[in-house]
Amino acid sequence: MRVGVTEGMVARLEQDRPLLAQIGTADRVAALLRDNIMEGVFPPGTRLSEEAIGQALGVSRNTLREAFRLLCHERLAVHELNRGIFVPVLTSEDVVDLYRLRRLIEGGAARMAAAAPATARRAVVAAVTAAEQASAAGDWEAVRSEDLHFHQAVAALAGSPRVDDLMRRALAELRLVFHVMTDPERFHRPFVARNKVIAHLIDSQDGAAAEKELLAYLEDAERQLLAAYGASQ
Amino acid sequence: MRVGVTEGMVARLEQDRPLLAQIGTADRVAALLRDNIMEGVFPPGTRLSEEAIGQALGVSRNTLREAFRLLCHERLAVHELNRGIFVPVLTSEDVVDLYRLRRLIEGGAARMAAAAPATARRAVVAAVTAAEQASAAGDWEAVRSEDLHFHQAVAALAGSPRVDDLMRRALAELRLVFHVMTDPERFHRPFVARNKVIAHLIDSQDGAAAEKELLAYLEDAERQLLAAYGASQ
DNA sequence: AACCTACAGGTTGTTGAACAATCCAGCAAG
DNA sequence: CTTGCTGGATTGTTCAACAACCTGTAGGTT
Repeated sequence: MRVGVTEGMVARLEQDRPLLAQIGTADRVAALLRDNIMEGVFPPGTRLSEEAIGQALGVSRNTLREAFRLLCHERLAVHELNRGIFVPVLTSEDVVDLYRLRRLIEGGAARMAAAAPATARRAVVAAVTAAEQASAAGDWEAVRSEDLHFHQAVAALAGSPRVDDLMRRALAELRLVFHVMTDPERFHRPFVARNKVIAHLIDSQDGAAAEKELLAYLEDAERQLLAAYGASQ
Repeated sequence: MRVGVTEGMVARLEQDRPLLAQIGTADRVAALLRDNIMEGVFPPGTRLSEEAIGQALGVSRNTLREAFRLLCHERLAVHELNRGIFVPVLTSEDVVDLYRLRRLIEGGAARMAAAAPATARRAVVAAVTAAEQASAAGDWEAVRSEDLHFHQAVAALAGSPRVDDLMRRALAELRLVFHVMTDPERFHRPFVARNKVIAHLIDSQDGAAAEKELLAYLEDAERQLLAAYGASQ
């Protein structure tokens, strides 16, 4: 017996629809620039010349400008009229603001640990495990990367696509600052253990305790980062 | 005795620097379209033709496309490759997600009422007062506007520019949905009184109580909105 | 009648070139 | 040392063109 596609099949397909809404050249250029900015290839303060970059990537100025607009809205670039596009130089106030935002988002999300689905809680634990392995291997670049995954997973406890998006951008912005930590081991090592404690509290659905630990964590990290950041300027 | 500008004067000026970083044509076009979309001139689902709008506004396609990119990033428009720009049709899940975000942000901000500066707390009260006056005058469009101001002011208690920005965008997105409330009086009138209670709690620095009231408020509003929204589809 | 194919028309994606507006560094004059 | 000017370089904006793609339609096949 042959039948047509059912309503359920259609619903299943529609979930993957965003994957199909492919990307254009401008999006690809933006992604490329985003990586380079976050990796520190273009240090803060760099001016991103339209002509130079357009020629290097082989795209026209108009397309490049579209890509720049995207980055500007993610705050990974700043636009000054008639002066061009610059890699932002974050101030201490920006760092403070970003941590205010993180405390609000991550703290609130952690508090909802009990209500979050098990898969979301397991993702938090998985990120910590990966960080521990990277730490044991001495790969501090990977530790940093997994640390960001951890916090992304914490925010995901809120179960909100918009919060996920927001968190992604906030962490990307913070990455611009992390480069001042010339000694990643010293900065990240102590936090691996603290992440584990937080992950455990989340896994056991003790949201209140997880939030408390997390807020203390974020305040310490902010303090350390500000100290290193102020000294570097 | 004549002296040059002091360091303090320079610091004062640098604060106003963003005001100087003027706006270009693309930004102005984006602002214009943003208003029209939020006012409901372009109902959800409308396709925003590049040629039609470009001709109507007298700007070139390239400039218009820059404006579209901005709107897309604010989620006031969606871009489908090779198909164009559309006014988004929010699903019920979007509404749920937006209220999740609001509870996280506004709730967390309200909790910090005691730590917020007096000016921020007064802004909350001022918004309620304005809403009351508009309500007494029967101007329900103004009531809706002041209601949004109120929630913006609550989020501002967090004292974070990034949170302010986020809140502005979330409320703009929600406005796309509010148009289904054909009877604004019935929707908004009860909330004016509840806003007043919340504002009073914030003003008296009782953050915990304010948060509780606010969360209840948001849940009721979400429920009502979802009911009207589901029925309209 | 239902399904597939091919074609034509319209829209978007991307490029290149051009000109106006603006900024910046350097130099001259006070 | 400051002020005013000037030339070169970069960005802002527009226009025109073509390629790539989607959509609806007409016609043929089963």
